[in-house]
Amino acid sequence: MPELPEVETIRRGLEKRIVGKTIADIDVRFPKTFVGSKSKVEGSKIKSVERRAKVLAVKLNNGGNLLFHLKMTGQLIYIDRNDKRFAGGHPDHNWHAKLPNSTTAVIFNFNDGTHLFFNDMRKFGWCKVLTDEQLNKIFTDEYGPEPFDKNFTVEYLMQRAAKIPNRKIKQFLTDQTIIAGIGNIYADELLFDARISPLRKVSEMNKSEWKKVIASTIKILNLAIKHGGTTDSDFVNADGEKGGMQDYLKVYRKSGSNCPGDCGGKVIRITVGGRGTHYCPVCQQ
DNA sequence: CTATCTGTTCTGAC
DNA sequence: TGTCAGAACAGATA
Repeated sequence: MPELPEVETIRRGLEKRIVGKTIADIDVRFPKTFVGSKSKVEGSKIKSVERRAKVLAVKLNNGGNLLFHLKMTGQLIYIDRNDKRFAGGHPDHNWHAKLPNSTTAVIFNFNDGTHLFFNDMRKFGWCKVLTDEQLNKIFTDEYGPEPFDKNFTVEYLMQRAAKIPNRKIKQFLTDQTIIAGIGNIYADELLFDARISPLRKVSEMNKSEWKKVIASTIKILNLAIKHGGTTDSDFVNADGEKGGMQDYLKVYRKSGSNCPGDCGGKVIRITVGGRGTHYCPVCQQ
């Protein structure tokens, strides 16, 4: 489920809460969700929580790492000794309910009596135990530049686009090997912001349009991070503090409504690369 | 009831 | 090699 802004929001929340803690033991409820040996993790201390693309890496003081991908329905829920919770990921009501529940895949028990629950209804998500070397290789080989990285340039995008000229821009932008962290929601939103049709072939983009794509990507992702991501996918305590980006979405899941750009058109929904895609065919060309 | 949707990504067929 | 359907799975929605 979560894209870059949501994963970043979860990262920041977890960082504040679990860095410095020692993992006493791990309870694996869904074996397919936990890949690797838990004995390589138990007893080690958490050094940092990092993000690359849509994955979270928990770095340990013994040279090991826990790499998480929440996919569509994963949740991470931290619970302190007073049952105060911080949760991120797929929004549903069992955040506030008793844990573990039927969707709980893995439980990390810390030696101070606090816990981290990894829930996943559809079981697409995973947590892998990796060495530093394995982690670095995945981060280097499997993902393109982060949108906030200096290597995310017009020259880079044009060079990648030249090899796949017929690819539609929406599919291009959501390809993690090209750019890290953009998913369905933010691809639609940034293309609206740039006023470019999701159906445009990358070979038919000019330099100033690529510039607009970069500017809109950074603008939209920053806005989403500022608001804590889309949906009520994150909260810090029982009182709320939920993600608020859903109030700022302009086209995603808005089919039928008037174009927010006041061009007189209406937002429609089509399918691009098998994904629901929302845009205004009048002002996005 | 059926059909179709869902924020992800990987695999295998053509 | 590029493109597409389908799979992994469990719901919610119309």
